[in-house]
Amino acid sequence: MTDLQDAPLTADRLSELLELAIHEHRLAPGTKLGEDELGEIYGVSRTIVRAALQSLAHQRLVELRRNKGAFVAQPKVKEAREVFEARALLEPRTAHSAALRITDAQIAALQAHIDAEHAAIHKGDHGRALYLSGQFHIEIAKIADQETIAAFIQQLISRSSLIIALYWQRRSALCESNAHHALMKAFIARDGDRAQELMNSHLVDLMTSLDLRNITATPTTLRDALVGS
Amino acid sequence: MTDLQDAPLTADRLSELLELAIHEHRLAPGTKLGEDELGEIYGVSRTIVRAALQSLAHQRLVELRRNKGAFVAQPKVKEAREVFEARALLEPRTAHSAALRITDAQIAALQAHIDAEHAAIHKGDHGRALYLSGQFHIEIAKIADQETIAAFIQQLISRSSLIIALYWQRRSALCESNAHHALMKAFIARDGDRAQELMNSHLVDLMTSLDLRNITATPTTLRDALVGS
DNA sequence: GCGCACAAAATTGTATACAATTACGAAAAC
DNA sequence: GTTTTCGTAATTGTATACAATTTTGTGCGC
Repeated sequence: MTDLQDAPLTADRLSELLELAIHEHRLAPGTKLGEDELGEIYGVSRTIVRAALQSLAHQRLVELRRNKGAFVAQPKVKEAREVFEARALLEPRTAHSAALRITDAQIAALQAHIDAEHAAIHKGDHGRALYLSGQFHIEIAKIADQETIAAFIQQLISRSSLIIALYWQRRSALCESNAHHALMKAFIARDGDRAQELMNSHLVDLMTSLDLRNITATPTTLRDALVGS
Repeated sequence: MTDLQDAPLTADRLSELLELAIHEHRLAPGTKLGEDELGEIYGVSRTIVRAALQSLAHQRLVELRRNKGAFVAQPKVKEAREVFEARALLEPRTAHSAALRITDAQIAALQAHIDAEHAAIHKGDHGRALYLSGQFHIEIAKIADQETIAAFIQQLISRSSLIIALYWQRRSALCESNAHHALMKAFIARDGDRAQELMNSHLVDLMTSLDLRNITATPTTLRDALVGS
């Protein structure tokens, strides 16, 4: 059973699909993204594929090497540090704002989000869980009603996903859901200061759980990764 | 005397040229950027033009309306506030870092930059002066050795230029060079705290010098704006 | 004169054709 | 056996052709 809604796939939609695949660790850092190959897989021309790849390159998820092609980015250690330093600058204050502005409906939605995270972890779908845990941060930025900052955070989250793919060391399954749960409680209490502090330590925890020394890249084959997205 | 180096103009280079034109207020917010027209002006095909416009759209300097074309962005009041709030989150801490890391050579370069600003103001070239005053902030981010944050700041500076074009009220010529000079002194003293505080008040000053109520857009004609860039 | 309908022109969206560059592999030289 | 060279294949870069959509302008009816 294929897609019922077989609309002709725009460049934006394609870049979303690829971003999701990267975010869920189905596409490993360093994987070559050939234009013809992607075009065949998704049934679009290279024009569309190139636009999508350019878009991803702007988000630093893809590296374009002239006359060589597009590759899933492999952030260096320095870049990894920079990404988390930028997050440390943006997210705690944003969480503070969000805690003061959050509505009951948004609390419910956020709780549902956490539940979905737990469900994914329980099902063993680590890729999905990782994606959802990233989306949690983006939701907070949206609740803070800061679209500009939210866009930055979204990019940083995606890049963090690449960084995790490269530098993650712990194999613990429970990941970081406890931190999200603690944040929820601060939101429910509308405690801005506490939310800010929790977000800050959450980010520190995340970064210290990385091994920012060596790189271990293992490129993927496209079709294996993108089947059924 | 035309260009000696008549290399065939890449999409990246074209987007830089357009960004500069926007930054120097030669291209007003709302101006339509027709693909054929730009292609003729710069002697490239629409393929290149489209790639450049997409790039600018990612930086929020251009708005792409489907089947309508590309237009120089017209940030709403809310977006204007958001841009300055994001800058307030990023730039003071970055200035702090920069003050602690800056080398003598970088101090000299920064001072030369300020001199160039003054020269532009003195010549009455307000567009150039505005561009240089923006670059000053970007240089600081680079001195802080934070490429990721520098990229965000660069985008925010460009968008600020659009915001200034739309909402600037004062007609004072001396602009803000004093603030930059004060920052320089803090850098020379390697006083991180003072640099951070100065940057913060500088941004507050900038924002309060805007009239974030009404919009006054006056689109430009392309050829008038882009001749001799 | 005003408004609507429809046709023509212009503009953007997409696919494809061709050029330029790179990657690969076989054969020759050492 | 290893390395170099060169020709072919594959891939990316760019321009152009065609389709879809919007805009513009004309003429008709009222």
